[in-house]
Amino acid sequence: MPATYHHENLRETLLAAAISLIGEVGPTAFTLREVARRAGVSHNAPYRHFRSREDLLAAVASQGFRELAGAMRAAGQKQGDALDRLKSAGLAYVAFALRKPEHFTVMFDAPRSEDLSSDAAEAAKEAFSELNLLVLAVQANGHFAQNEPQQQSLYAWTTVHGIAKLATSGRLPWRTKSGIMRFAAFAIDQSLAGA
Amino acid sequence: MPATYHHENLRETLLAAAISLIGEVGPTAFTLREVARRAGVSHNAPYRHFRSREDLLAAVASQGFRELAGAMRAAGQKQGDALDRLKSAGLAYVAFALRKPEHFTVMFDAPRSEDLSSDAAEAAKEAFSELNLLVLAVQANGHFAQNEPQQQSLYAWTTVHGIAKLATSGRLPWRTKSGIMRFAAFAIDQSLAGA
DNA sequence: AACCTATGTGGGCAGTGTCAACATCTGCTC
DNA sequence: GAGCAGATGTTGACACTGCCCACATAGGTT
Repeated sequence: MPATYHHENLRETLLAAAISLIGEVGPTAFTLREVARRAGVSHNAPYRHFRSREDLLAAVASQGFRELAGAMRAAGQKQGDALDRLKSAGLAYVAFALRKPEHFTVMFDAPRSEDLSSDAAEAAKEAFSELNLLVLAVQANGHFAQNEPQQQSLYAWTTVHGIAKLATSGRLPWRTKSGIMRFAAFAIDQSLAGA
Repeated sequence: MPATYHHENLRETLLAAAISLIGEVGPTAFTLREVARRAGVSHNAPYRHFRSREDLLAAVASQGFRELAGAMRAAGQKQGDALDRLKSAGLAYVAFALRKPEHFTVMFDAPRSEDLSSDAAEAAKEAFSELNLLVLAVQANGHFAQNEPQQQSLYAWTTVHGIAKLATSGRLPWRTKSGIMRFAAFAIDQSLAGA
């Protein structure tokens, strides 16, 4: 009955179906067979494109890390001094989490980080290195303690990650994205007040 | 073959088995039947003590929130000025996450927060109110901006939560608890440097 | 002693991830 | 063009899961 026996680009279709399913039921209740059903293929078709359920999730995570890295890079290139650009990138991190909560959840919750495909691991490193560069620029500008660049970078990461994580798990009291973003701006400013 | 047909306190045994299983395979791969097996009872015995798999996880989360609240309360009662006590409580948050990573993961990852039992939800509120009190004390001491107490409290929460979350998911570069705690002290100091 | 309720058992069902065998399509070689 | 090879999709199967049912047993109450 299918016009084309070959789906022609099942991989993308499966990824999209997976993301929407995760959005509905979460990454735990997420099911390979349901993804196949939504893509209109047999329950085993996904195995031609992903080695396992975990592997599909890892692909979602990869995609998320790449988009996150891009969003931070873009935000970090806006005009302003180094500190402003670091703040922009931090806001972009939170904004990404709010815009793609399914991705964000899979990226940081689902599997043990070592289980991520090397592809996802590389994408994650890439995203973090964006933040790293911006922190180094801030330090070069004379802000921050001049030592411990690694700790400063990780501090920046933990700050935005905490906001994003609590926001996406629905534990912050604001119900609108803009409310949360306003709080994020407040928190990020506060976190850099000593710089 | 059992000396006692009745296990006499299966509920605690099941909770302990569940926690250790979660520690081994994570809350996703965690299985009710395996818990029953480890407790030496039939696959259906857990249903006499927990309504569902979710309900068991919620019980683990409750237990975690209660212990977390206690640890923060204890840390917040140490000597020192209000700011020191807030820092101590923050460190206690991170220390709890490192000491009971299984609990911490279940508390914040596993289900949608609304799915937690009302018991767990109450325990979570209790834990957060510990932090809240300490922040108010800091403000009363003249630190912080005097407005926005809610934002300040949530900021404190997001700060320690980000550290704890990245630490428990193995994304911080330190391999020892003391290394992570040293970083946590640095980050918490930094986050309050503007106060 | 008889019963009632809490607790534990065994069997069953639909649904899952994954494997193996088979079918069909597409592109390349002659 | 004919035919083959590999990639892609399908069907069937297996062990396992969460949860439901009916039944068995224990301990305490009357």
